[in-house]
Amino acid sequence: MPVPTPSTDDLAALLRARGQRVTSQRLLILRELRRRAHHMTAHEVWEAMRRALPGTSTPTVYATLELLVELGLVRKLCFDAGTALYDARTEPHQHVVCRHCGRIEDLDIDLDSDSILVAARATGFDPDGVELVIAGSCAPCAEATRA
Amino acid sequence: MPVPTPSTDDLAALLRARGQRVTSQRLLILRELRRRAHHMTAHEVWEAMRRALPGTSTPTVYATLELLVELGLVRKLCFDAGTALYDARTEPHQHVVCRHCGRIEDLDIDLDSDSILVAARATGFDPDGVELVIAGSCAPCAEATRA
DNA sequence: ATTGGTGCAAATCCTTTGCAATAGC
DNA sequence: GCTATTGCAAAGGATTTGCACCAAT
Repeated sequence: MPVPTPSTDDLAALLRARGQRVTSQRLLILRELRRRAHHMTAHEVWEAMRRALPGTSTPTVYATLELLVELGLVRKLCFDAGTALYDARTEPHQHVVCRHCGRIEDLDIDLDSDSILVAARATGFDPDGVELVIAGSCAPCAEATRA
Repeated sequence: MPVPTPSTDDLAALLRARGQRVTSQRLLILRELRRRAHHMTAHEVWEAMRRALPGTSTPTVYATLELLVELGLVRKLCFDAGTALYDARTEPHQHVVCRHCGRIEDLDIDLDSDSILVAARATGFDPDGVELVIAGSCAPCAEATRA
């Protein structure tokens, strides 16, 4: 079952606009993030690239992920300190994380982000992103705990 | 200017109730977290203990912080992957984090946690905590960037 | 031809593990 | 005295750095 190859024209355009180079590594990393569902670790991205671009180094993966975040094409998520996750789904959404097994699900709550941003500005900050994480037990883990 | 020593009677009671030992390290770690404002790293906790209990090891600090989280006396926060922060303020509240310098401020938005929890349960999870983080630029960093 | 990106190796940082010694019960 | 906790040393894992080489412009 072939997965369609997502376009990365937007990345190429952004890079050119900033005078940065359009490299195959950069395009491929974003393509892999877009191809899979969300939430890949840097290591998973690196593994996913092996077939198409073997020999890619981890420093390149990390640097590129950081760049994609800066460009607003990818969100960096830090749930359990230790390993960051990268998410190519840029529309506002939230996450539920299982405390026991680490499973993650997306959520689409319609947050009142206006009042949130207003409150943030009251602290003197210039807010540019809202991250909501709900911790709990996924169904299987809740079951296992009850037993 | 002497800071009052916060009580840790609640911790002692919880430990006894669970048949766990009330050690000076455990009491002191919670006391330090309560004495300072919030958001200490494990390393900062370790440093803060040096005077009162020199020779405390980092494994003890980490194990104890994990225990305090489990007991619900401390919140573990993971903003920038790499280093966790521990927060002894347990009432529900949110955080603003500066993307540039890492400065953190508390926020007290009255979130509609009911609708959030309902949405979370729709995924099959049993939610037990809501964490909201707003990223942005603190005033000094916003100023520096503009210049 | 330039110089920004990359790969390699090694370093750094945070956190955890294994095990003998210690202190709370 | 029994055994959970501790301290020590060392390992583990994620991420970053320094530098020589390569490839996009």
